[in-house]
Amino acid sequence: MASFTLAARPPFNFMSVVNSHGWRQLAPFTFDEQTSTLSYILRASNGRVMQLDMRDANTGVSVNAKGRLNKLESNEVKEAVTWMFALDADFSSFHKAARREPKLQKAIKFAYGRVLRSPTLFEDVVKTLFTTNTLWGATKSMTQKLIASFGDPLPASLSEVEGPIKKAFPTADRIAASSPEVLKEAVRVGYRAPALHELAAQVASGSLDLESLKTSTLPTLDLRNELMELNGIGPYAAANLLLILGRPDFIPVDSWALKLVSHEWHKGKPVTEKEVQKAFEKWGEYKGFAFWFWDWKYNGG
DNA sequence: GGTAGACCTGGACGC
DNA sequence: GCGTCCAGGTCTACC
Repeated sequence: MASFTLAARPPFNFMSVVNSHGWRQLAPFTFDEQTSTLSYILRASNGRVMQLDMRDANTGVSVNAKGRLNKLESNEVKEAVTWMFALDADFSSFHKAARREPKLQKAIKFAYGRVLRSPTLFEDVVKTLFTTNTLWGATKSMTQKLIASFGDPLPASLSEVEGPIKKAFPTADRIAASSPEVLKEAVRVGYRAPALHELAAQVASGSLDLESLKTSTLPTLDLRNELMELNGIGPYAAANLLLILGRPDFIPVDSWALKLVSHEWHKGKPVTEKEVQKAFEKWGEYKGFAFWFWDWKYNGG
């Protein structure tokens, strides 16, 4: 059993990251409520598939992986967990800006700012594509089917005896080697199939280096334009990905956002995207965070 | 710059 | 069990 703890830049709250959005419900993530353990099936660059069990270590994240890890694997696991939990990130300027806003006091109290990420931006772009123009249940289903169809399995000796076969998120190569027709039929991604296949093919061929965007120094507007160059990625999806990348300048306005703003300031009357933008205009470069971590009145009831 | 309509799936609903 | 309707962002064509 490989086991280690990774320290986070304070302030840090493990559960705030786990609950930052719905990603913990999407395979190959799972979350065990009883033990507050976030698990992820990781495929290392050498092809080895392993399960990472991540728990709160108070000032960071404790990580357990069954079996011995060589140096390369160990480094990749540390790099992946550091990225997934944004352990190095600094949100002090957002917390400072939020100090005088009653609706953002929880953001300070619970150290909001970190948004749970997948190890690769490729995986997060695919998952974000699966959130567009559909219901959450279908997003989960598309992700699960993609993994079941193309993911590498966790070795049986490392998996639970009774449980279903656990698999890692597929590589771009595996998806690219398929076809839009198969993706549509087997993964049930519908009209998104050509966009998904094109994305995977570009990443697999090296013509698109999505991972470099993780550390890009491009201005956020340029980064947004790059993301929106991708087929199927529009204003909502780009804003969602920018939040994941720690660039909170834009608000991911979907139908839920319209409901939240409608009930917060317009007595439930329908609002437009412009009104959502206007409501958070004063938050400038923190618009996305102010929106995402706002203490909303409306909870869907 | 704004708007209408098509894209596709799965769930809810009525019969 | 079957058919119909609806929710959900992006893209394109059109004004």
